[in-house]
Amino acid sequence: MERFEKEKILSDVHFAAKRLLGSYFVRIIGGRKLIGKIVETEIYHENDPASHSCNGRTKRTGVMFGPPGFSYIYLVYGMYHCFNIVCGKRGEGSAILIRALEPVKGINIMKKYRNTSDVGNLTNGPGKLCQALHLTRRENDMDLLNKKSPVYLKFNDQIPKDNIVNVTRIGISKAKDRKYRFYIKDNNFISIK
DNA sequence: CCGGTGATGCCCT
DNA sequence: GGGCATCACCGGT
Repeated sequence: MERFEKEKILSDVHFAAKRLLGSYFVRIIGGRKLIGKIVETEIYHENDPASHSCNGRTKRTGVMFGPPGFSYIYLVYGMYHCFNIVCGKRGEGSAILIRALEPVKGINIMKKYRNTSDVGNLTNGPGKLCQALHLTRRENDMDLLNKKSPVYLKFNDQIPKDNIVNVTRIGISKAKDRKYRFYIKDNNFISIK
């Protein structure tokens, strides 16, 4: 897939949240390759009270207003990180939070980073997957559409609509009623059923 | 199996 | 200074 095609997919955050399900997230670290399949996503955008971008561009959220396909990683609760894929056209503050991955490759390394041997508990949450893939603010603002990046996306075929569940988001206090969360039906690595 | 809670740093008002 | 896009642990059922 050409770069412009990927950018086009990501330029619509509502479409991308569904389209990215089933695609692969690749993390190169220490010469090793860790791979997870995206199984759960959430939409955040500038007309959304729950989004960091809702009050416009700041030092932290500037990345969200940049071109689609870059990483937006921030620290939450003082100790965990959350990984997002910047979406929307340049100048639009939107992103997709990756809430869960299905471990595909490098599982033993993920276990070390997570300090557990339970495969089902490696990447089933936004903070957990950042630990498993060792994603921190050092990996903020990286080009996810470039295979030379230490973090990048590998697009896969679209998941059939019938296999996608659409519900409200998790762990927020504002705009709780918006159905901005998507996950692959019957997948074992969803953060919360 | 649950619901409650503490940890802990930083962003933005 | 208030409030987090979280997680692991603890105690009561």
